[in-house]
Amino acid sequence: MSVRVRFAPSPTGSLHLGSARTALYNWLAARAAGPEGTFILRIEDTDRERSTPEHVDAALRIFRWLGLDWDEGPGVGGAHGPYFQGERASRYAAHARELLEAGHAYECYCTAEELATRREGHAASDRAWTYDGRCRDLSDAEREERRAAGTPASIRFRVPTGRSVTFQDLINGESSFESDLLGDFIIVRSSGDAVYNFACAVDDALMEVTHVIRGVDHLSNTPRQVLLLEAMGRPVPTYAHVPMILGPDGRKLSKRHGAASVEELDRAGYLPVGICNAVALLGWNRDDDTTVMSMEEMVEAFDPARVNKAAAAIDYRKLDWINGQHLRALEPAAFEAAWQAWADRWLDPQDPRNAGAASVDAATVRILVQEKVARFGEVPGLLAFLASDAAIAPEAWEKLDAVEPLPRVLAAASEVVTACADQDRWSPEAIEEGIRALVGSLEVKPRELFNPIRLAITGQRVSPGLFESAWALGAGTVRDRLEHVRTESMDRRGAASGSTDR
RNA sequence: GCCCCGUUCGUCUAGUGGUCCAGGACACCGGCCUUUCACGCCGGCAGCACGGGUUCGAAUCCCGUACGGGGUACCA
Repeated sequence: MSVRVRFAPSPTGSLHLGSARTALYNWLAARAAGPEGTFILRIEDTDRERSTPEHVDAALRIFRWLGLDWDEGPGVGGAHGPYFQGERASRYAAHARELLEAGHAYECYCTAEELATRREGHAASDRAWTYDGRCRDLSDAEREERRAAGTPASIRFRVPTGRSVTFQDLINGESSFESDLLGDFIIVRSSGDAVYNFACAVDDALMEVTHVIRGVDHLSNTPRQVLLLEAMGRPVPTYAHVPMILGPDGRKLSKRHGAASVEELDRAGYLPVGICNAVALLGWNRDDDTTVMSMEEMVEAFDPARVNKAAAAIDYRKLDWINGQHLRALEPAAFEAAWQAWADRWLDPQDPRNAGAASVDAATVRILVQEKVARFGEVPGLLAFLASDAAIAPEAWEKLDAVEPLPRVLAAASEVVTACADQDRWSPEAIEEGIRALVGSLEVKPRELFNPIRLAITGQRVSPGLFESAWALGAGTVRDRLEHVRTESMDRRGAASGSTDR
């Protein structure tokens, strides 16, 4: 079955997580239909202020980055273009004219001010205010008179009275609304611009959209659009109104909650597939025990009819976990490429906090952190010790001071390092072999050996594995740090015992 | 106000009248592994919003209440 879906963002510069999920669901629905599926990207750039070319570019870039490629739309064209609403004005005008001629719409001469006054005068008691129909049944002579007076007219849709408008919604089931509650609504402003509901109906009709997957905030627009489609003699698509995404506190998701947009998650170092996976699970699941899925697996399993009705609160900790799973599953080359791409965009090498991470290549980063982090944003902190001027953290000193055999452990480690380097065996494995042998020869407990060495060379309470860290640092630096801590610790011990004498 | 929608562990969810004294995942707690952290493994805590029905039987069906949300524009 042919599936034509569309996502219609207004390019405001950032993609909200809720929108990202809606876009993803559309994309999944299209891809699930195989060659019969078409994902259309339509840009709602009617807001001249915000719809700058830069914002449009940014929007397209974020879709590409997420992996949501489109079959029709900006840059790829298609048989139903143009795909910018700003370029479709003539189509809206033509359809408005047809509706006017067929009697499905009429000119309205009420001004915005008049309408506001009448609305205020309406008793707020029972029914919601709807257009009072003042211009609905004007005679030709009366219309002529108004026109002569020069009042710019808007165009209203003549909503049929006394019927219920019913449509199919995959998520909410069959939905229906009373047409009498709608009121004749405006489809073309007195300025001549099409109003959203009308533009949307025309576009969906002309683009032959079969399934409209969008946020629930559009649910109450649907009866209007259905009525318009019917009046235009066009088929009514199947709808799927997806629920909202809430912040961790259960309130509407906003910047206040941290990352509310895809850009922010990118900056924080999440993978596209991690974001898609996590966001897809907010309201949908494959079965009762699948959490981590690739894009392909999601395509295979996605079913809009299985999307929940209830809004879901995002849990960033679960996002972290899911992303970590994807990160760990990456092949070496893929991990390195993803890291490099992220670092190129977000890692400012001038920032001293990034000095460690910026000093090594992608392969080294991979060896050091792939098993440890949930997202790339954690890497600079974890690799800070690689900076040439990295210092020992106070907490690290506290632990070092507590290690009784510290001097001989460090001295022995230093010898191992020298030996490895001299024999041209500078690898994590060789270092590990040499250090482990010390447990026996020094007759110390493993934790009395490994931990102090790790603390001495990284200076961090939390760090990558000891052997990999040493390897990445290089023999010279490791020896220097070992020696530095050894002498320093003796001074500290001397000072400490001196003070107890007093 | 009016229209519409929602409500299962802290969070995401499975569940469509008996197989549910409600299953999984994240988080949390405990243990194991262990060079820190993380990973991994094992175990634990914790939930059907409330009140009425219907039924031999209800998380599942109906009604109501509470709470939350969306809409109610010459916004999108």
